[in-house]
Amino acid sequence: MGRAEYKQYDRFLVAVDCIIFGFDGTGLKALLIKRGFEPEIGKWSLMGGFARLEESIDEAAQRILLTLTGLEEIYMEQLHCFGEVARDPGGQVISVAYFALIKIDESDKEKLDSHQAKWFDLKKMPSLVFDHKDMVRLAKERLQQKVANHPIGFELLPNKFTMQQLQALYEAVYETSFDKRNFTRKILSLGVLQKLPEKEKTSSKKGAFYYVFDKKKYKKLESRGLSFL
Amino acid sequence: MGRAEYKQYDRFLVAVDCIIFGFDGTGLKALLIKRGFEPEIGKWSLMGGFARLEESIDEAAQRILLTLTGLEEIYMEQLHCFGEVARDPGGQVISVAYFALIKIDESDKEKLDSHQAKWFDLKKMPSLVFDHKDMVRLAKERLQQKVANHPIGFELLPNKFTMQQLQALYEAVYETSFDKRNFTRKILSLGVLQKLPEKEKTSSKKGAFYYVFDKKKYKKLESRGLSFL
DNA sequence: CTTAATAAGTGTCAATATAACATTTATATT
DNA sequence: AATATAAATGTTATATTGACACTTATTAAG
Repeated sequence: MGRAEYKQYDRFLVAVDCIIFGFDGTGLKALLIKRGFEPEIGKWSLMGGFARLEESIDEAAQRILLTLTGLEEIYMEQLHCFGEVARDPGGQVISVAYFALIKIDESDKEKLDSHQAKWFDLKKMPSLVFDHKDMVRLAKERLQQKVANHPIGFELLPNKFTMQQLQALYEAVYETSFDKRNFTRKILSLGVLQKLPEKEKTSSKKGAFYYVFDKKKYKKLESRGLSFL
Repeated sequence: MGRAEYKQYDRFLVAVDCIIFGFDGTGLKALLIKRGFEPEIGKWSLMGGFARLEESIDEAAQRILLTLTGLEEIYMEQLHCFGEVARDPGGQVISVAYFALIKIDESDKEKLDSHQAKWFDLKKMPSLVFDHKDMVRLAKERLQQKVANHPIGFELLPNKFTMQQLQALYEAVYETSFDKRNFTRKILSLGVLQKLPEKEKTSSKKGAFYYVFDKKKYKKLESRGLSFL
């Protein structure tokens, strides 16, 4: 069969929805918008949009993230394709969900405002349209799995961060607490952090040393498979 | 916007492709078919088909697996949505890939024949249509990740299996070899296998005890998170 | 300048998990 | 009775994990 033969098959609208994670120092956050059109106008929703024939689905996801946040070259990963029949009452729509990790203060405030976007703590999420709650739950699980073996937590932190910020992030992701000494030992033993001579002085009198993630060192060790927990 | 508003957006053909894994005692295998229609007719391909508006994508995947193998209630998991623009020269088609684990001898031989289906060792795969090679590669990676923490390897073995069969399976999945004593100790320590009084006698004079996977025991321990490696 | 307050930084020990390694056992065949 | 075959099993050294508390650097207050 050629192009002609495919004509007989059904065609779907393909939406892309983005679970955008951020970290504010205390809790893991997701960026939600107030849905601006029917159905379910006015309810909280993930940022999404429809894919276009002339772009790949990955490109659609990037476009949608850019539209909301003004950000490009962001860590983003496909999560899952949601394809229940009546998941969107507005039409026969399948949705490919992506999750992104951004630094919360780097997004474009005006763009966020124009979409009535707001950060919500994952533990205090409002009710969401359609199956977006399932998407967020799955994204959180995937994030937990991924963070355990890949150095993506750093995407949520400033380039320079203290050991306590890093620990707070991991504690937020796993909703648990770690022993400070064991955590520091474990993370430093991986050999992918570089300690800066500089200190963060606002949160204590003594000051805490900054660290940066060293991508080159990581690339060398990556094949051996590091465990970040 | 209501149903009318969605009209303005592009619609896609949605294919579903299945990476069907099997294990024959030595190597990890994938089930391929000879593609029976254009484009790329006559080339090796994953089993696939187009999703229909009246079914979910998961249901489409099950339907396609059933069509080829005659099997239902099979372990199957969504892998990834492949959405490059020109991935299928026959039309604008996105594909949602699934991977399934089946017992190689339980599939319907006639159905397999009617699709000119054949099992290929993952290490000796022929060239495949479109992006199916990427799909297989990703499926293999996902299988490796998944098998490490979930008891899905048993889906590829007979209900009763010997410790050596199980070890051979893990060795095939990870393309490595394990020490027999350490492997046995590790697996048994999980406490999810039940040893039968019965022995498999064809491959040795002494005979090897059969084991079965005990789903009930696993369910009790699942929340603690078992490591199968 | 001394003291107090605050968060940062650090080490040990016990328990557990892993990795490396060879011999004995059960059975069928000759 | 001897032999051949694959199955079954245990020990030790090393590495990793988890539990646990005191010292240090600095600023602010008196």
